Amino acid sequence: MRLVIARCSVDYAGRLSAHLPLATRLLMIKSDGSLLVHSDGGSYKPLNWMSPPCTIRSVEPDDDQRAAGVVELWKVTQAKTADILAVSIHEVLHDSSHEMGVDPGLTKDGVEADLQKLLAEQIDLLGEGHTLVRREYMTAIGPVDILARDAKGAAVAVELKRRGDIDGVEQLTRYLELMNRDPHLAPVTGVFAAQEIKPQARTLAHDRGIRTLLLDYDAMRGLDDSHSRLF
Amino acid sequence: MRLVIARCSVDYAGRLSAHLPLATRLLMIKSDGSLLVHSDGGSYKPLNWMSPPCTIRSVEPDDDQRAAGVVELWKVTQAKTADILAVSIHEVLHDSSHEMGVDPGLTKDGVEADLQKLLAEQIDLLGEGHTLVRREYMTAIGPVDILARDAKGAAVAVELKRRGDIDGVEQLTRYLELMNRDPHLAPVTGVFAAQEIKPQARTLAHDRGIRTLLLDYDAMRGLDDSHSRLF
DNA sequence: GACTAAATTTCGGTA
DNA sequence: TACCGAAGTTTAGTC
Repeated sequence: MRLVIARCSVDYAGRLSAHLPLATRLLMIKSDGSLLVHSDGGSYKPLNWMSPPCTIRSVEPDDDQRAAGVVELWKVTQAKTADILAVSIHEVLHDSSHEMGVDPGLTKDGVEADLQKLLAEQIDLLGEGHTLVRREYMTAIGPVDILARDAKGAAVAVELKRRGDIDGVEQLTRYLELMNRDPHLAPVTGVFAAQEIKPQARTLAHDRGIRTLLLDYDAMRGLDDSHSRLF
Repeated sequence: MRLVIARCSVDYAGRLSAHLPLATRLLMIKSDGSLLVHSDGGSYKPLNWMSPPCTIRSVEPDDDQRAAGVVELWKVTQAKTADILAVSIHEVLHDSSHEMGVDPGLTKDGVEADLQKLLAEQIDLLGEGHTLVRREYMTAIGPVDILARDAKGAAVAVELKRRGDIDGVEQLTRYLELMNRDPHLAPVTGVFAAQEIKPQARTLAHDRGIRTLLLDYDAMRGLDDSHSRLF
């Protein structure tokens, strides 16, 4: 990885056009040739970038550019999409390279899969007397997160989201339409379960006769001991 | 901005839990206190990060951690969400700080708004004799991108996307349902227009009687002269 | 490989 | 300020 701090301006042409006026920024060149332009603020997203696979060429600035103060000109191209990024460097304040090797990568947990596992184990949260049929119940248009039966034995399809918005309700609606055509299952009712449900999604769900269920992840997980002394 | 290259491991606890095993990485500390952990590959997204506003504290590693090779321990906390990130540093390979000032920011064009403007100007692309009623036609559930009338005067609702997938068809379907209940508008037909339309989205649209229209941005924009000699 | 759904999404606009 | 939709989204998983 090569790190360059430089006063530069940046132009991008590809899926859109974008321009960055002259300022001091960090140019990060990864070993796969990709380039990231970061400012000293904002979020994790670079101001501009070029995704791999791409190639960086350093070309000679022409006389006009030199007169404008450009000492170095980088052209970054992406063969596949024909995108191009041009970095006009006016002054290099820092330049260093570092060997870093391949990263072993991130491991994570606590995402939708865990929520699904917890709800399957605590199926009573759907209402008293509910029983689990199975997780990831396959249908022709994809898997329903959880299929259960209520106290009377009627089928209940559950769509799980971390954040519940309209798309999730649409998804569940498609499943319900299909499943209600299956005489072995019908009538199937729907439950839209999420840690957070947007008002519009709640309204749409109720309009369609779908129940909503707000999930408390911490409570479902119980008082967890996994937080080591690192925190 | 402070740049540190270090052999480190990283633990995150917040909306999820995540762990990065020991490896050499770039730690970027921005002046707003935010921290980015980058590897020497992958895309523009960091392996892990903490968004501002947050605070970084350097704490003394305890005896166990010291025995495990930790020479420095950073704890990054976010007051608002109670997220916490812990960086266990085993070896510092580089450490430098740089003054960069505030960035003037990015200017861009060529996004969906431009596409909408172009289609409104070239409304004939919907079919001969079509006329524009208005862009961003408001309904109770949100604005329809473009409302037009066909040669016979019937209303046509257009949903515009850069990449057309199922969600966009669902969105248009909701608008059409609503608008067709309005006696002043009904009957309203739908057009799903995008630079790229996924097969499943196309199928779903046609099943629902919605026309699809593939847009050629370059052709709509005309042969543009904006590509300067930088590229 | 194509497609779908999730994301610690982030970002910008508007009510 | 909250909510909603777009993004040069990226990423992960499934078919």
